[in-house]
Amino acid sequence: MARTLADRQDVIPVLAEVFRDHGFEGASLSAITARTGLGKGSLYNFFPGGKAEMAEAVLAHIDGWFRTHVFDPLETEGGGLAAVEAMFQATDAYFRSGQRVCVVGVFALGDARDLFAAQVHGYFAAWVQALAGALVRAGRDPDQAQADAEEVVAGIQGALVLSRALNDNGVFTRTLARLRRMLADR
Amino acid sequence: MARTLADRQDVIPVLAEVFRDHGFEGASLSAITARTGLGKGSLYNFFPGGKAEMAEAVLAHIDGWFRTHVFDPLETEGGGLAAVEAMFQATDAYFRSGQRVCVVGVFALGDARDLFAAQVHGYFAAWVQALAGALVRAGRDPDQAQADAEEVVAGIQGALVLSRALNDNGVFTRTLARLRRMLADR
DNA sequence: GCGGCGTTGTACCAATCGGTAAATGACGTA
DNA sequence: TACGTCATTTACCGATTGGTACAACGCCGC
Repeated sequence: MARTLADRQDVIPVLAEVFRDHGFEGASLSAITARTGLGKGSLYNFFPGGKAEMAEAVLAHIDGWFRTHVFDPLETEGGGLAAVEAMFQATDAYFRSGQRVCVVGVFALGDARDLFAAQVHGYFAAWVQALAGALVRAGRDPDQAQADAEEVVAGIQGALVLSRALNDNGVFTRTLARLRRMLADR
Repeated sequence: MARTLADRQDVIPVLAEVFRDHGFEGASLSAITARTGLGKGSLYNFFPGGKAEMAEAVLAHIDGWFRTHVFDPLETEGGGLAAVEAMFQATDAYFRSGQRVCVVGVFALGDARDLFAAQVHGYFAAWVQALAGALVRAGRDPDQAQADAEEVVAGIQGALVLSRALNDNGVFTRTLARLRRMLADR
């Protein structure tokens, strides 16, 4: 038999796409095997905990990506407004200008919110905190920075919902532009 | 046997809560029978189309509620900024200051988005259009009004996601306050 | 060349899925 | 009081769910 064609690490992004498209409940094992090309045996070899462990790995992977590409840059000493601009670019790229939806957001709204409450909370809390920190380091008022950071993160999530519902990525692009302006004019 | 204890109309709000909590896929018939207290037979008597028809009825019910309590007031000739303020109050009450989540938003992110694309699109499009119309009637620039309306609706959805994820209704309350201010200062 | 190890496909499991059909029984009418 | 109507209950359907067990197989060290 074909041996270790795919590493566990290689499967996670595919799993992420399945969860993104179907949510946690909707991501059936048959859908997962179909998209990954892996049989149940391999899947349960990589993730003995089943679907829950797969979802956890996906969340951890996403968290890691944002940590290295978004949160950490925001928190570096030099960061400041340049890091904020980098965040917007990374975000736009990650969500494919609104065509891709946020897995963590999907989990937050769905019934997976209880199962993965800690990860979901951690992801958004880290994002808001990192952004607020960067704004403070750029000389903004701490309270205002906190409120602005919340507005940006919530705005991105709302834009994802709306652009998905209206099937119009323009909503996402416009929202990102507006949030950029908002932070610049503050 | 007990005869017609519950009307079809009485069941719909309960169904809405089930779909709100579990999403479309996650709302199993057993969960529905448990919450409604109705057997499958009664359910299929009311909704011959099964789960899909139940969800459609829920979406139609929500659409009707927003139409009478939000969209129509926004579109009345007298409307203007008073209707906008009424919208914020109705919205805050409906979503229980962020403790309740938006069924249409949940559907928009989940895999039900294709099944109910028309209703999901219609709901959000109607909301944005009604709000933008009211702003124009209040003397605002049409392009700016459209952008602001989009920002408000997306902001509300994002606030629901974030307050749910962070388990902090403060996010929703603050967002609503900020959006009010934004429209007033424009 | 050989043997062990680890990955893999597959058959299988109970439970549950959404949905159907017919028996059951309470009501309104006469 | 007898009957017909119709909502409700209940048992049941095949399909699919997430998950397990295991045998078959390829790779690697020896």
